[in-house]
Amino acid sequence: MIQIDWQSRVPVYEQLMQGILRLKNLGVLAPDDQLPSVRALASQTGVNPNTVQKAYQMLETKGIIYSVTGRGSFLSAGADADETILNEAKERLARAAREAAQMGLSKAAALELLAAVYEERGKSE
Amino acid sequence: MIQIDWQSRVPVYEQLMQGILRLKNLGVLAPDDQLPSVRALASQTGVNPNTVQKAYQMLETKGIIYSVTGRGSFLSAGADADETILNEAKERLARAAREAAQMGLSKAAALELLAAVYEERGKSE
Amino acid sequence: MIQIDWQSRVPVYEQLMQGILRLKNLGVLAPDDQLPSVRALASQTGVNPNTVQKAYQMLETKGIIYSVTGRGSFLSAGADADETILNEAKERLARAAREAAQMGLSKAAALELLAAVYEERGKSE
Amino acid sequence: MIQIDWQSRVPVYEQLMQGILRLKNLGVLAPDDQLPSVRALASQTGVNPNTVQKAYQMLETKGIIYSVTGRGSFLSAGADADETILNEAKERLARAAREAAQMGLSKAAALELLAAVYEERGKSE
DNA sequence: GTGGTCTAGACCACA
DNA sequence: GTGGTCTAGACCACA
Repeated sequence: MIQIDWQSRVPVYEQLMQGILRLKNLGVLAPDDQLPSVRALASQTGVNPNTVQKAYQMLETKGIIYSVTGRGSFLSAGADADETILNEAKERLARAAREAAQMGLSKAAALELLAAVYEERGKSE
Repeated sequence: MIQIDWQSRVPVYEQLMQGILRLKNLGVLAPDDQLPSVRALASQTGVNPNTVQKAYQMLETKGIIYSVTGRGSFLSAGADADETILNEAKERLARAAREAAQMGLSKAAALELLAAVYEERGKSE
Repeated sequence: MIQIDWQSRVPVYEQLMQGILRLKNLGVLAPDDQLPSVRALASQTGVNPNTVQKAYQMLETKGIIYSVTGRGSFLSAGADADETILNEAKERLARAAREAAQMGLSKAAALELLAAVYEERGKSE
Repeated sequence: MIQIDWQSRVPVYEQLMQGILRLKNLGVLAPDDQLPSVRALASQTGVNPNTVQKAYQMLETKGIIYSVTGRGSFLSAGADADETILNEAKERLARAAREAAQMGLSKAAALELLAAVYEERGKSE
């Protein structure tokens, strides 16, 4: 189930993309599994169909899913896409770490914060 | 010297704020030191004066700098003045870590990446 | 055997049409030979019967096949029946060439690429 | 100047993308040159701003341009992007050639068609 | 002014 | 029903 946080600064279409990626990483969605249709996910989440469409299309550009007109959208098989995504996530993490360090965050504090994030994950899933 | 990355998604005014905080953390700027004038910093960085003005105003709101009419802007003394900024940086780091974890980054890999970031800092500055 | 590429942007009904024309051009299907029934071809390829029906109807409109009620569909005799199809293919090829040229593909490189395509065909069939 | 062919089956946003790429390849647009604003290009071509936005965003995804909120959109410097685009164009050309060959287009006819395309280009530009 | 996001709603090809 | 394109129009952050 994909939850939209309407208060978040993160664009809705990005939340949708992350939601799909999460379901993939959790194994809920397997390669070649069909995704909910654009309209179905839209009404399910309360998001406008155009916004869901945008999310799906960006996922397709990234090679995470593929869409066939008249048939639906499906999860791609390729592991390549995953690696690209992971690398992007690592890049963003490194950049955030560099900025935080520049703002005066000590190494110890940074490591502690990271540990806390993984701790909270362990509990929720 | 403050460098603006024009291709970055980080707003220019935020880059300016971070730049000044960096100079502070590096000790280049000491409490009560005078900052460059809005115009000077603008022409130096190629940024629109309005944008520099906005950065200075936000720094002042946060208590990191203070301005004296007719004289200019100066660095505040308070050591904990930039707490909000630090908190924002931590927030961003935590979010990036959560996303990376969701994309499959292991805790060990995350810690290693963080260590590498601090390592590289130690060398360059 | 007709293969459907489900990931292709080319509509399934068009792939079916091309597949039948290919069998004709290869001599696998001779004039007045009977084509597989809509149902047979559908289950064989995994395509929806409606879609096979559409392909057969368009082939009939173009005079490439003819159907006899109660008996089935047969390949037409006319050698130039598929002229429209050929023209469409030429049109697509010309458009692709124009676009490639615009993206900087030299004439020599284009001719070489074309030669390579025909070369590879000579070997495989 | 970018012309939209409203009769064409090619989506408007793709025509816009091709138009920008053409201007780049012709040297009309140089690296770091500013593109017309979304709204300007929209009113100039009679296209809806959203559609122009879509074209710009896809060009940014492909690394052809970069956009900075509040400042505008600019042509990227990288030659990498060009190569990717060229390769895609070559792929499409090869696929079109294969299909045409399968439809019975002789090698001689294909080469002639290609020559004609380059001939017509020589005249118009 | 400049790009970016989102909704509402229409229309099309395809299955 | 399913994805894809497009218009119209609103609203936001940023420069």
